[in-house]
Amino acid sequence: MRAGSPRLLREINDRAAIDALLRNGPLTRSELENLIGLSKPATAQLLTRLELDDVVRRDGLRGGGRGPRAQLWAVNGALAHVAAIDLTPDSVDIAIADISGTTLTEHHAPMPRGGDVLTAFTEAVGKALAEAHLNLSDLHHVVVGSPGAVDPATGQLGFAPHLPGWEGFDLPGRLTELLGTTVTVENDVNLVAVEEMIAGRARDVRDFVLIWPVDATGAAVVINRVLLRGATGGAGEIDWMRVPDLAEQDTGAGRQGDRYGELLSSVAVTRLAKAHGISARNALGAVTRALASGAAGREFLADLARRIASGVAGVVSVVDPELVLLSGEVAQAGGSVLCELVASELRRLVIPRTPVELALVGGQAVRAGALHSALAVVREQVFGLPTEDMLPPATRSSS
Amino acid sequence: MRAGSPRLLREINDRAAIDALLRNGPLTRSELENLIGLSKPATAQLLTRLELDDVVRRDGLRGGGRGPRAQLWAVNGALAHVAAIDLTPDSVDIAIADISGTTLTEHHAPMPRGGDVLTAFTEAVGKALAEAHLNLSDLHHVVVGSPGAVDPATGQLGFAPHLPGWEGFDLPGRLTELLGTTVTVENDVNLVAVEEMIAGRARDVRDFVLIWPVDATGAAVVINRVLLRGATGGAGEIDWMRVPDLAEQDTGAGRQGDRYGELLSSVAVTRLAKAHGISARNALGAVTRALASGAAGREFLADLARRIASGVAGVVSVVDPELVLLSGEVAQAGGSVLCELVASELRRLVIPRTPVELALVGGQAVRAGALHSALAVVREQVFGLPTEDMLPPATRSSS
DNA sequence: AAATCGTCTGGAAAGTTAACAGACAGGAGT
DNA sequence: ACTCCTGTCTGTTAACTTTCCAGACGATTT
Repeated sequence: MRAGSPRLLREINDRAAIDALLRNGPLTRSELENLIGLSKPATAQLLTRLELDDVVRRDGLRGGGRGPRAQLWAVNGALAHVAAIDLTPDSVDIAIADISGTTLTEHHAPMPRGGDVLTAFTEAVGKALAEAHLNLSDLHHVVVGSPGAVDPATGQLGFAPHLPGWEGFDLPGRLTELLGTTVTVENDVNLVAVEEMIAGRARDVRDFVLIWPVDATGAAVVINRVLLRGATGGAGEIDWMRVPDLAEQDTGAGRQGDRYGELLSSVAVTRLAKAHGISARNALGAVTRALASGAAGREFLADLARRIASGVAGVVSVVDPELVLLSGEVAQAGGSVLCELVASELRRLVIPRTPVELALVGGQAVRAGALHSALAVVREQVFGLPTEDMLPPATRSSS
Repeated sequence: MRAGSPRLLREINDRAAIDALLRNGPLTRSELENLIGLSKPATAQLLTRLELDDVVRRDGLRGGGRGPRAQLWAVNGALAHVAAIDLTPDSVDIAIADISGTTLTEHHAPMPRGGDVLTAFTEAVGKALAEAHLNLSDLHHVVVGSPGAVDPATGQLGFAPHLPGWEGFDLPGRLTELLGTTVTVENDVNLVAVEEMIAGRARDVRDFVLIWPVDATGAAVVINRVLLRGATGGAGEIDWMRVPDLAEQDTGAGRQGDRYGELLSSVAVTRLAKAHGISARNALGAVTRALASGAAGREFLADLARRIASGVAGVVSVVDPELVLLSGEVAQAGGSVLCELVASELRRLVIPRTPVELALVGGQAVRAGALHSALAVVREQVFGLPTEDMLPPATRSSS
C-alpha cells in the first residue's frame, strides 16, 4: 500500500468520472457531480480537461426543465475499439465495438471444415473491420470465445475435440501475431456466465455456478463476481470428474463410477432414454420426446436429472454457491421440468438448499460475454479502471 | 466509485503508514518515507498527528549510523485487543493479543464433557483476560475456531457431531451476548488454511485447497487469497460429496458410490486396512502400521490414496488450484509416502498436474489462524484497513 | 568532514464555498 | 393574448483551505 500526492487525487477522480459516464450513458455536469461527489467547479474543470485530452466529448444538450439547456457529456468511443468473436466449429460471429460499448458492426462468416481456419478467421475479422470503416491498427483488444480451455502456460487449446485446426499451437499467441493486437481466448461457457452476471439471472449474485450439461459438459465458476479460471485454465472442467451413476436404470457403469462427461454424452443419454423405452437420435431429441410422452418420459427425465445432479452435487459441495444455473441446448429443452427434477435430486445429495434455475440469456450470449470481457480489458488499459470482474486470463505476448 | 477531496488523501496516506508500521515493525521516519512514498515533512507531520491521536507511539531510538539517533515509531497496541480461541471437544486454547499483533497471554483450559460448556468457556476467557490485566470491555473482537461450520443465516453450528452442547442455537450471537464483544466462529480447517497462507506452504499461492482427509473429512478452499465460505458456510464440506470407491479392494460400496466422508471414516479405513491384512484399532494406527510393514502395507496405502484422490479429484476438477495441501493427523502420519501416492493417483484422474504437498504448520495452527483473522477484523474496524484476506464471515449481531 | 535527523519556509496542486451573469419555463398582471 | 417578472438551473470566476513537495538550515553523531 502506497501513499499519494494530490496528483493521485486527480487520477482517482478522473477514473470515477469516466466510470460514471461509461455506466450511466451521457450525463450533464450536475448529474455527474451527484454521482461522483465533486463540487461544481471541480467537475467542470475535470470535464474540460478530459475534453482536451479527447477522453470525453460533448454529446448534445438536455432541455425541458427550467434554466439553460445543460451540456451532455459522454466518453469518446473513438479512443479505442475491440472485437468480440464467438468461435464455433462451423462459423465465427464477430462484433466490433468502441470503448464506450456501442456496437459498430456485426459480421457472421462460415468457417471451412478442415481447411485453413486461421486465414478464414483473419479475413472475417478484416471484413468486419471494413464494415465499420476501421483498420486492424484501430483494434485494441480481441476476445475470442471458444469451446475448450487455453492452458495459460502453453497457450494451447485443450478440451476441444470439436475444433480441429485450432489445436496444437499457442493459439492466443498466433492470433496476436496475425491481428497485430492482443488476443485472448476464453472458454465459451465462462463467457455465458459473464453475460448472465451482467444481464441475466445472476445480476445480484456474488457466487454462482453455471452448468452446461450434456454433450460438451462444462461449468463456469464465479466467485466474488470474478470468473474462476484455475491454475491451468481448467476450473469448471467437470467433464473429467469421476462420479457414480445415480440413475436408477443401470446402463452398465461400474463400481468405480464414470466420467461425468461420459455419463452425460449425447450417446449415453440416448442409451439411458432407450432403457426407459424412449428412442431418439440424440440427447436433445430424447429430452424433447420425453417431455411430450407420459410416465416413462418422466422416469427418464428423473434419471437424467439424477445424473446431472451427481456432478452438480460435487460442485456444490466444494464451493456452496448461492445459485446454480443450468444452461445449454438440452437444459433449455428440458425447461423448468428438468430444472425442478435436478433441484430435488440435488437436495437429496447435499445439505445446502442451493436454488437451481434456468439460465436466462440466449441468442448471442457468448459473443456478448466476449464483448464485455474485451471492454473490461481496454477500459483497464486506457483508463486504468480496475474492472476485476470478468477480465480474461492474463494476456499472452507472442514471445 | 466516488471521487474525493484532499481529505481523502489524508485517509489513504494514514492507512498506508499504519499498514507499513504493522507489517514491518517499528520504523524510523525515513524508512517509513521509503515504504509509503511520502516526503520528509509530510511523513513527519503525519506521525505527530497520529501520535496525538494515540494511534502510534514512540518506540525507542535507532543509533549506529552517522548522524543523530532516529526516532522509532510503532502502532500503539493498546488501542484494541482481540482473543483467538481454538475450541475442541475437550478444551479451549486462548490467546489474547493487542492490535499490533503481539500476544499478551496464552491460556489453556479443559472443557467439561456434557456440562455447561458456555459457562466454562466464558470463565476461561475471563481468566485469560485477567492474566493480561485486561477487562472484557478491552476486547474488540473474538474469533473462535471450531469443527463444523456456522450457517450464516441462522448462526447455528452444523457439521459438528463431536461438539454436543454447542449446537442448536445461534452460537456467535450467544457468545457475543456473553462476552459483550463481537464474536465470530470459523471452521478450524479454514483457519489452518489461513495460517498456511501466512506462515506455511501457501505463502506465495493465490488459489489452493487444503484437504483434511480421514475422520472429520473437510477441505478449505482459498481463491485469490480469500477464504471461500459459501452461501451457507458449507464450502469445502466435501464430507458429504458422493464419490465412487476407487480402491481396488472392494469393501462393498455400491454402484451409486458412497459419501466421501464415509469412505474415509476411521471405521472404513480400518476395514480397508483389514482387507489388506493389516489390523489396527483406528485409521491412524492402520496408516502407521502400514508404513512399517512391507508390500501389503504399501498396497493398503495405495488404496487409501485412491480413495483420498477421488475426492481431491472432484475439488481439482471444479477449482483447478495451484496447490493441494494435505493436513491432519492421518495425512501427517502418512507423510511423503502417502502424499506421493495421492499425487500419482490424482494424475490418473484429472488433467491438471496439480502438485500435492503436506501442510507445514503444526502446533497451534488453528489458534494462530484465528488470531490473524481477529486482527484483520479489528484492523479494519479501527484503521479502516482493507484486509479482505482471511476475514471471518460477516459478524452477526445478536438481534 | 560527512552523513543523517528533525524542522522550517515557500510554493504547487487539487478541491470547496460563495457569488455572479445569463438562459429558460411558468405564472401573474394587464 | 401578450408582457414581464420570478424562480431555477447552467456555467464561470474568485478567494480560501487542505495536502503534499522541494530545498535549506542547524544539530548531532561517527
